[in-house]
Amino acid sequence: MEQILFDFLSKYISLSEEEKEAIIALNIFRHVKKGTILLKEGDFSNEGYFVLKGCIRSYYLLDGEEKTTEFYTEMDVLTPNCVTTKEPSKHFIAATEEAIITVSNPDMEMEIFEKFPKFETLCRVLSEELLTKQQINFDEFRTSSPEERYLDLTKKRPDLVQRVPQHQLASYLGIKPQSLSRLKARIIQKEKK
Amino acid sequence: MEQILFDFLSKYISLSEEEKEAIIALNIFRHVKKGTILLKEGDFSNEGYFVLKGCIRSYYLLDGEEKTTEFYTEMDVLTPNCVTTKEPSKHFIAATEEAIITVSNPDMEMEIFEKFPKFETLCRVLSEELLTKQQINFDEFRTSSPEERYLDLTKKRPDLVQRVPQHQLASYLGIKPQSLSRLKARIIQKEKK
DNA sequence: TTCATTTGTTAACTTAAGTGAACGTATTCT
DNA sequence: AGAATACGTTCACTTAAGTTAACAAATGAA
Repeated sequence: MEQILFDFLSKYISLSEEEKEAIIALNIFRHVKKGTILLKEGDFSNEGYFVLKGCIRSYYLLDGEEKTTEFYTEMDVLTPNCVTTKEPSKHFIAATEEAIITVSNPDMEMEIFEKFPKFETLCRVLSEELLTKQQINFDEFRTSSPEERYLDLTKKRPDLVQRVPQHQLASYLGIKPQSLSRLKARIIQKEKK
Repeated sequence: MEQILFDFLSKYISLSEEEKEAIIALNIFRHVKKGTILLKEGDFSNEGYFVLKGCIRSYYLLDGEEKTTEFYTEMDVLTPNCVTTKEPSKHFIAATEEAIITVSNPDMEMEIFEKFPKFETLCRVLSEELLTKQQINFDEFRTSSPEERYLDLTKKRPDLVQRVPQHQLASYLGIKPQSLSRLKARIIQKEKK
């Protein structure tokens, strides 16, 4: 379990045994069952997550409707907005599947940063990288139609289209479930020709 | 001019005279005329920008059409995707208005980080904050219609709606210029009732 | 197992965005 | 100044998404 995390971190920095032990000592691994809600609207939380296995979803509840904004799967980092804004959360975070995750908070970060400054460099680089990835994602979303977004998703995250409920996928694509069904039917029609 | 930058930085960290001088010594301020292209598709650049005055726009050229993805105005930070991805740029960056900006690169950052480690903390915090802001923006875009996005923009960045060409604004909202015109006419009709 | 809820799909109808064209009005260029 | 280009809006028409409703299948709970 730790190994998955270390493999991820080693893409950015090399870890000494001492550093690995310091991470393990933090006792951050957690098992969550399908449906577990990690964060509710209104909560003040400062927990950040890293997904080792399974799928975590972030969504808003608007007019009684769930609006899914992101799916976090294997090797994804998730810092809820409220951790940064220090305001009550406006969205929910829940496990769509049984998952293994790590849970951390700014105090733990501080502790580690002081002992091992290179972890701060890691976090800076990681968050710059995340920012860029998200930027690119947003740009693609902005410049394409729902159909293009769906086709794109089947290429980039084919697993997601399979493992996730379709109505959650629809709001992730910015449309209604009925429109997603129709859109899929349309694509199949086109393929037949 | 430097004062604008220092005021911005002082929201995050306090600066000693020594540190201020180190920043000035970097000679990062630049004046750019309206229409100046700072980054072209295909370029390998590692320049990051901070807007002191004016407006900088990021856009893609798809099928001969400009797709605007962001406007950067006073106090906005801009790190082009290619700086992080280390691949040729897929988008353009240009001044929509005459602007005063700062220009920096990773080497300069490294130099400053080594002399003054707290600048790395600043950059980490700043990029975490940017990530969260962008997340919220993206979430709102995903969960709302073009009309809602437009109304939202008139509230959050009323200056932008005034100072920016409408066809650029349209693609920023994810629609065609004709649709933006129609949408605005529709809103005025509703207001009359 | 049965009953209720959730989920996914289809259909008919409404609403809004895309498209292509026209037209007046800036802007820019020479 | 005059020509050319770019810009913003309007219109008619097409296409796709929103809405409401119905229904079947899958899932969960009693």
